[in-house]
Amino acid sequence: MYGLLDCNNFFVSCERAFNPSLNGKAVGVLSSNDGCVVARSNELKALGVKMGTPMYQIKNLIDRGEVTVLSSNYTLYGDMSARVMRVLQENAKNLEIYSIDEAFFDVGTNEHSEAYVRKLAKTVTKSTGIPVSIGVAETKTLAKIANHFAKKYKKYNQVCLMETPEKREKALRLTPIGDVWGVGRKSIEKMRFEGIFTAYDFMQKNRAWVRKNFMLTGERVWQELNGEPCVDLVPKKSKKQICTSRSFGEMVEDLETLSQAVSSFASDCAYKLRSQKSCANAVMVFIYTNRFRTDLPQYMQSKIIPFSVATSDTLEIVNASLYALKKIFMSGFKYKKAGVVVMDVVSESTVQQNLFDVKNRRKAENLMKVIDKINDDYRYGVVKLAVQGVEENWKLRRENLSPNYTTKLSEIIKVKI
DNA sequence: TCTGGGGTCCTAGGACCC
DNA sequence: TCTGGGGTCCTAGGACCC
Repeated sequence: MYGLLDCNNFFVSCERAFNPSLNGKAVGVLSSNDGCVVARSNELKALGVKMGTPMYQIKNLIDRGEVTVLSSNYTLYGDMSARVMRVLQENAKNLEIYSIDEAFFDVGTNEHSEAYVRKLAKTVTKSTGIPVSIGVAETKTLAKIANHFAKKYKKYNQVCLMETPEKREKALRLTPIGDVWGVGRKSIEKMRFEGIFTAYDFMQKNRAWVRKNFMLTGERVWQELNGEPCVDLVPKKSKKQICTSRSFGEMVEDLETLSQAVSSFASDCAYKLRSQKSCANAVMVFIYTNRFRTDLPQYMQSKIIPFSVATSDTLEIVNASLYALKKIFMSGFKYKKAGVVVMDVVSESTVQQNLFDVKNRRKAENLMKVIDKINDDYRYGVVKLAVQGVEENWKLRRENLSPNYTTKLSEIIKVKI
């Protein structure tokens, strides 16, 4: 049996863990630039505010004090996530960290399963302050559905085991097809056309028909709903590509400012590469204008630069990115977003040396180690390249940011006695 | 005025080869 | 105007996820 633990309203719960005055209130966490709502407390969901709602649409609720919004603080959430996963690692078998707030694990099959998962949920919440839900079923897709029930219905008290065919059928009849893991917007339309409205409707279809109409992905969902596992637990692999991109607080027109942003993104990608002990074989840079501003001329372009030898060197990745940027930059457009993607990522240890490589790699590696050490010990970004600029004109808006309670000494919570 | 960011997997179709 | 049939490899883009 597969278990799925999911943190309830994760970003909001992280904020609440350090600011209990948010408990019981309608709270939302915003995307970068304070653009739209990406996490909601139950109270905010109850007000009918949907995931992804732009902030300006709930401006009046905020002004009236009915809703509290916070800028996203990924440093805090990343650290809280690591705490949750650490507790799980110690108490669950074959853990697969699926996302920042979710993990699958092996529950086994015996009559003590329920007591075990209930205790697990309690342990996680007690040691981290984050409320969680656990769903257990024969496949990961079914465990997701069980988890959904655990969250939605109070009577389950945060844990739902869907271990018998009767319980499964009952649950699938109550599950809209769009709520099933792997069924997205496009498929929903098609399913509706075919008269499929619930997970149960889909499960009842003939396998060959499913394969023909919904391809491999659809067939897998079908198998999983029928209790046949085909998406196995996979230990966390290192990433195949790493992307750093941002929308700008204000639109950018000049190459100079774009260069600062792109070199910062490139530098960030290089750091992420080194943190997971890998190197990239290519880097891609992309720039976009604001697609919502239909009144303005639109432009989007990207360019890939391959490396002769896979690298994680900041200088090399920044240089290649700036070269790519110069190639695609066109003046006369107002740019809203840019990003850097390092691609074809391989493990550091497998990098082949190129006979004709003239660069002194050892020296570059040592320099990077020193920079990482300083940035890790003090504050990320203390040491950076001159080309990244000091003013950072492209910076984001983050007007409602909470302190870094767990990762920055100066912002640690103070207890008054 | 304001509308996120970071990923994975699959497929179709082009290029190329025999 | 006619212009095979298959195979492989690569890439762009779609779909989906949180």
